[in-house]
Amino acid sequence: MNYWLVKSEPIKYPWEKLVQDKKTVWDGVRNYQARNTLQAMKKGDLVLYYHSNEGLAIVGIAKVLKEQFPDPTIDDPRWVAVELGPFKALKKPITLEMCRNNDILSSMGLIRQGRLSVMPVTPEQFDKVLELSGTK
DNA sequence: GCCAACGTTGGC
DNA sequence: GCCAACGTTGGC
Repeated sequence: MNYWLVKSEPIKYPWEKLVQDKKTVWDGVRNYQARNTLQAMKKGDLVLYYHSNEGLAIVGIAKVLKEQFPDPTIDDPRWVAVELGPFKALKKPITLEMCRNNDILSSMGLIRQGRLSVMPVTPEQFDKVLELSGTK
């Protein structure tokens, strides 16, 4: 099992909407690094769900429902999408600031590469997020 | 709303 | 293949 993190602006698609919808197509990614990460996602992998711009916190855990397929929003085979569903909400959000101040979490792409919207997370980092949020 | 970071584009 | 210009993202 692998772990990942995706960013979403709450104005566009908040965690609560994912919970309501039960599933969503994660499309529109137009960055090769993020695309490569999408392609590596396997069904059943868990994905930390981060709210950017507003909230600035990891608020939930999503699950990969469907592995990569061509992005339906563009007629270009270079870009792919996956399907995500809600897995579990965090009891307490883990803010960007908490990540920055934590030895294990500060090495995440979230901190080091601010503009990346899809990135891998190590099992250690994933565990730490659950532990700090009281979700474990 | 500003600005830093950084990826992409296009001229040479 | 380099690099300047430009666009986008996202924190503040």
